[in-house]
Amino acid sequence: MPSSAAVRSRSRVDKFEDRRRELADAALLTLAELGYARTSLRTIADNTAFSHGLLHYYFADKIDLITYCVRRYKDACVQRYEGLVAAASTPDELAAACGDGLAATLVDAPLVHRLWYDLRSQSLFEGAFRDDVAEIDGRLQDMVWRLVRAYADLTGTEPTCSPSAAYAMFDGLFQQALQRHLAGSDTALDDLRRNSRDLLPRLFV
Amino acid sequence: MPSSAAVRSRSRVDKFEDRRRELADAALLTLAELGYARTSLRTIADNTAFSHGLLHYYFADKIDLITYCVRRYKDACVQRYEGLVAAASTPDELAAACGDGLAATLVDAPLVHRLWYDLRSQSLFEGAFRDDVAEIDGRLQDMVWRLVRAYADLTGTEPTCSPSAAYAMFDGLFQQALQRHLAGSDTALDDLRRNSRDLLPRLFV
DNA sequence: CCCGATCTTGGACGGTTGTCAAGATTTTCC
DNA sequence: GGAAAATCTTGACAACCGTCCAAGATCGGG
Repeated sequence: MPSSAAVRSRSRVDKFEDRRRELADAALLTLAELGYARTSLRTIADNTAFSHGLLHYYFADKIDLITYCVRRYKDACVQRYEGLVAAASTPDELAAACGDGLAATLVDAPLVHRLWYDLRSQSLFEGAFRDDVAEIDGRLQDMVWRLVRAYADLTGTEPTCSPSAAYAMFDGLFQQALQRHLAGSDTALDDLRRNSRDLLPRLFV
Repeated sequence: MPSSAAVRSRSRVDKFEDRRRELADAALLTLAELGYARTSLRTIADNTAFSHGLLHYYFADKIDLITYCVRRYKDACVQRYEGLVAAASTPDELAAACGDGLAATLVDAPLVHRLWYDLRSQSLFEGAFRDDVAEIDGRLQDMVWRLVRAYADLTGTEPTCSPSAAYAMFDGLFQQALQRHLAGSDTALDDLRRNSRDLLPRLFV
């Protein structure tokens, strides 16, 4: 670990953080490919140009590494979702953009979303992931609620369900679509588009 | 394994199947407690009166055992859900019974439901679970759709969404409620009741 | 150019895993 | 009651895991 006593040059810690990110990105790829249960540190290292011992130089232990991965995924994920609500001037446009956005998000990185649901399940058993998972869940819920609020503003009505309920239903649709998409269904994406578009107005009756 | 060539007495194969079930039930308990990722055959055997070697006498391998567990869980699960739709004569009664039934199901065996979501996530990585998971998913979807159909008959209207979409949204609500319930939230059950009751009529607009 | 700090390697460690087979024990049947 | 078939235990196996560490490679500032 770089000396924490006196950090002279800025480039040192930057290099350290850069390599941390580089290793975490490689780890994320492997995790998305194999899932949490059967991903080992050695397998992760095999997908990099480095040896397995190095992982313990940049990360305290396996949980520290995976937690760092999840945090990075969170940022990328929320960032990916950004701009979904932006360019819609009518309720119907917004509802359509909602379905299109979710479908595009799914097809963009299905393996990473698969990992997300895997880790969220793991967090129900392993307390170490719970906080990070809860934080990401909160961000996703906020994102969904911003969409609902935008629809409310465009229609001049008020939603008749809670933010968590709205998130739960959209998440259910997304999760099922992901499952079917990965299983080879060619109607999964269209169904997700349509079901999401239809769900939005339903939240106001 | 008992001789498959000539099965003379019926009690022989019955005994074999009985012990299989007994071991599988113990395995289900351990799996529900620890989750798929950190449950080993030795840990399962420790929760029985037998040694770890016996598991390979009754099951070909670990996947065979877990698959058998999941199949048994499926039967118990669908059976638990039965009678939900039965005693309701008005739409509002049915909607209330829907919410109450889901909440009762959740509080009845939260750990088993946690395992279900764990295994469903695993099936996205391990192809060996895929068929069984898909079959259970299908049964649950049918169950939800029977509920929707019953509501349709009581109201004289027709649902405006597909069976899979209805299942996905109810499942999303249930999964989130389970997550919050296990995290110690004391409003999770009431929220599930209300959100489920409210969702049912929404499927008809 | 050289010395110390930093980075990286590769092997070793104790522990756990799934699987298997040989032997001990129990049950069944004539 | 004794042989045969079944049930069950025990110990071993190779492979893998996360972790750690000593030693080598690399780098940067004097």
